[in-house]
Amino acid sequence: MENSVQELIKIVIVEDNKYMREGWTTILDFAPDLLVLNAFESCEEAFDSDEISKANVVLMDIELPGMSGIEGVKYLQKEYPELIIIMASVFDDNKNVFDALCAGAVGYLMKKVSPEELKKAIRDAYEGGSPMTPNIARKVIKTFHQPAANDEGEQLKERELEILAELAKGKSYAAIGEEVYLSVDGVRYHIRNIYRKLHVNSRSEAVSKGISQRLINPDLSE
Amino acid sequence: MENSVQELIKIVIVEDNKYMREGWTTILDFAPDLLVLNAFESCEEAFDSDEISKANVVLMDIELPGMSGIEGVKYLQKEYPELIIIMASVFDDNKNVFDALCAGAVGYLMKKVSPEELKKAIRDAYEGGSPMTPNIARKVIKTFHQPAANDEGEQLKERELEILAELAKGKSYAAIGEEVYLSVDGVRYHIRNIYRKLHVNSRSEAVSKGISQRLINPDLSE
DNA sequence: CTTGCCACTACATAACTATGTGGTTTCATG
DNA sequence: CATGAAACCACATAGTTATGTAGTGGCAAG
Repeated sequence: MENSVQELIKIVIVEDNKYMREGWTTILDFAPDLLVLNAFESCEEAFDSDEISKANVVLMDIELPGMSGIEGVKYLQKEYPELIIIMASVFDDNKNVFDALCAGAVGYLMKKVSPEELKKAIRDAYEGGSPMTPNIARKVIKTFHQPAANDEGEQLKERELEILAELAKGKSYAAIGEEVYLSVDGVRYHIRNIYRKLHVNSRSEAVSKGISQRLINPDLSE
Repeated sequence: MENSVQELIKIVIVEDNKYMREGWTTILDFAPDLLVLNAFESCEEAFDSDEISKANVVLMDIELPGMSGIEGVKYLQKEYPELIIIMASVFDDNKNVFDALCAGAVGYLMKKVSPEELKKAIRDAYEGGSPMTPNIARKVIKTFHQPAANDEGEQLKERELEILAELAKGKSYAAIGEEVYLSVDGVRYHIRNIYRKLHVNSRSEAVSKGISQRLINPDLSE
């Protein structure tokens, strides 16, 4: 896949601040492998343009007049699924970050990135990576970490976690029993304890809490 | 926060391959701001050592004889919550990656990283970032993306999502009916469709899939 | 040794869920 | 207008779950 011929990455910028927009354009256009097709000050303008359908990468501000960056990503994601979108913002609050990522952005940069980092980020995204400024990356990774031991005593035991995982798979008590070598009533015994500890009284609530508290891992394999 | 005085980052390496271990040690020790306290060939040795409690960053292989890297992370995470752990592996399959991250690692590198990237990754992790090789970062980000319109027509509709969310809360059909102004049988009607679209046949499986595919947001309220 | 806790087994029952089949209304389309 | 898809309501029933109550054997602490 190594290509000694320079592959030109075509970029569209959406950013309402004139200086930022022109600064970025200059920085990127200066690189021989990057080409800014056009830079717009709103989603509306960008989406109406001819350039948007020809771009490989869109660098999009989150805070925009009119259609927000988040809305913009959703639209682009639907209309041009191949398009690679990198969000940029001065803010790094969870809402903005996760909304942007959920909407389909593959990267998230703080606006203070250096010119070098900006160029690297665009190449990285184009080549299948997900550029993020370090604190953003950490925020993202943290969503995978289990919260540190709740409130003592009500921690689920190994066996209980095991059974909770089976519950999430939708197995019947009988099937779970076979899986973990217990009688149906043995399974019930543990489930009672699980419900008590999680303060729930139904299977689906238990699964829901179990996943959101990362007691069990959602199935990310498929 | 800029510190002109070099802050020394103390590192422990756990890697069973001798050449890899020595290679990394050499690379890292060569940097003036990095210090490899010690390099071990197994978790057991590392955890018994004096150095482990003094380290800032642990660089850990996933595939290890005896205690695996994943188990190792879990142990370290519990014993030394401040410790920063970066996983390294030749493999980038989802299971390894997400197990490692869920266990508490803040970064994940492919073993083929260049010396420069390795040093950068350790500094990045130490400063609050989450170093990942590009394809890993993309995998992680992809977990946030809604699956692109599966196979057409099998997308859940607004009403179905609404009801799925109620299902996750553990409400009975009757309670859901009151919530969304439907008869119990009306609720059933939608649930059937949800099950069919998600290819499940129980409430908890639906909730489980719904959360892991980000159709509904896990309850983060309490 | 006996007291208490734990993991498990056992049984009973009300409630809820999953699923099939069929009906009504509404609304867009040919 | 006829057709068909959506969205909803209805009823029936087998199967599963939630919960109470109770008993057993193991094991550790007093």
